[in-house]
Amino acid sequence: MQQKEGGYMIILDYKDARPIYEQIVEKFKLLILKGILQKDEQMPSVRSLAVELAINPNTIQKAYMELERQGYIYTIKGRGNFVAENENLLDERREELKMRMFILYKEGKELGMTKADFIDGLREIKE
Amino acid sequence: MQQKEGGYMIILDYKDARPIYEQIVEKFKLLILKGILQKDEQMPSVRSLAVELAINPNTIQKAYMELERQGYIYTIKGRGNFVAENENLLDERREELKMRMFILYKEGKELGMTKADFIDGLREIKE
Amino acid sequence: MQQKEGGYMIILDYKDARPIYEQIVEKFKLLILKGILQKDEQMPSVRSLAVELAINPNTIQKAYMELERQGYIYTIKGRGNFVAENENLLDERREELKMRMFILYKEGKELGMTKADFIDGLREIKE
Amino acid sequence: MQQKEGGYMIILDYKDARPIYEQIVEKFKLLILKGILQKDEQMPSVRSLAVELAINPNTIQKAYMELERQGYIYTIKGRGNFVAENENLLDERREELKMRMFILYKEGKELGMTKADFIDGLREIKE
DNA sequence: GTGGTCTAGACCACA
DNA sequence: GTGGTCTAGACCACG
Repeated sequence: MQQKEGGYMIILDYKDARPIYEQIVEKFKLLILKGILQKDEQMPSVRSLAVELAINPNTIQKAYMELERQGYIYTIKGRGNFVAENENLLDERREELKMRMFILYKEGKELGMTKADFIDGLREIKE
Repeated sequence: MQQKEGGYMIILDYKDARPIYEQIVEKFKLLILKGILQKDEQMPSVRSLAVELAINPNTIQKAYMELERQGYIYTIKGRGNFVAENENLLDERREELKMRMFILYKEGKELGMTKADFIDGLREIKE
Repeated sequence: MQQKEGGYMIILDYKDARPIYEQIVEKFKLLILKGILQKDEQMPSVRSLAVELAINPNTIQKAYMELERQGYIYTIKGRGNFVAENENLLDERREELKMRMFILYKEGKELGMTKADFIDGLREIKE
Repeated sequence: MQQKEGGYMIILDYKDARPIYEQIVEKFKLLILKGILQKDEQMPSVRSLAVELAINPNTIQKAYMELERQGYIYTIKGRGNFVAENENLLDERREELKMRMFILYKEGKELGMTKADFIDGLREIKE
């Protein structure tokens, strides 16, 4: 498949303040959670992705290490990196989002905003 | 007031990953928005605050610069730093919060969450 | 016996961090020590096992080399690999286990644990 | 204190198969758990330790990152690394040791060893 | 001064 | 071919 061989799914934003490896981690997490990368599918090799993104292999290495640590991929030495099970991960991620919204809400409360203000804000979103 | 001169309102959390100057900025922004520090009131001097928090004066300097840049305080050379008007700031801040909630919502939508999920999440908050 | 020729006794766990050849060594050591593979019985050929496990023959070769080095099998050129005597091996293995327990105990002692703690830990095991 | 300034507490074993950064992590974990390094005490700086051990700063960096990830230290950018609270860590570590002994026991059971064999083995330890 | 990120290039074990 | 570790050296943000 062209789409999975050629110049594909990861795009770096050098204006972004976050480190490159973190952007890569984030992008792959989404690809996995959305099911675009499926269970046991092979990740691009460290070296090939490094060439493709025109960055150092160490940077990819670091990103993959982080992804493995967070349970998104697993590594087989000499073979490559592969997508892990993602059942629980999706739920965890949703919980995390709710938690972040809670923090946002607390911030707002300090500034005199109410629950209703937030709910209205959400309702106003059209798209 | 003693309370505003002596050992007061800013508490640093060194375990926090954010840089110290950023924590200071954040704390002062809240104090100003909540009206605890009022318009034209003098900010603690760079030196005194540095001593009080036992940190480098450069760090305070950087925090004040940032506060000035964001319009929370104004500087009079040779006199000190003073709290600026905060009417518009509060509204801006609320808008910013709504924007951040919108971003959160977009993230959630990518993971299959709906507006209702978020609204439910908000409603569930007791405190 | 079919069971010893066809799809049999070795199952690989790719999620396991250990290299594949090491897993194979470990599995065969157990099969031999438990007497499931008996003295002078022929081991599956390198090629057939490689096909069966769908891995590189080099990996099987490496595993067999290691098994021979540790005295679990012997090789006859042009004929194949065969299970070695296992009398002493079982005792050696038990000694090795005791040694590893001793190391574990030393680690624990450094952290303030006593012999009694370990013995209690063992006693608590139900199954 | 000489002991804490000069050539001190970490000794590398180049014959050890484990990577250097892992040895460093292990050594510091012990120093912290044993209370030799106390809460909020400053760790040697990345660069100074690199010089002292005659290895690359990146290697120390990696070790410290791992220690932080496991909760043994915390980092303040621009200031240094500091020893974290270690209350829970000690208990966790003891639990981990018991778990490892349980695994050892299961291995032994497969080879016909009994609980009694292990307990006897422990009792025989003199030192 | 401190830690954090990144590059370029090397060597090793594993398959 | 794969990933994992390490070195040497650079640049940045923070204090």
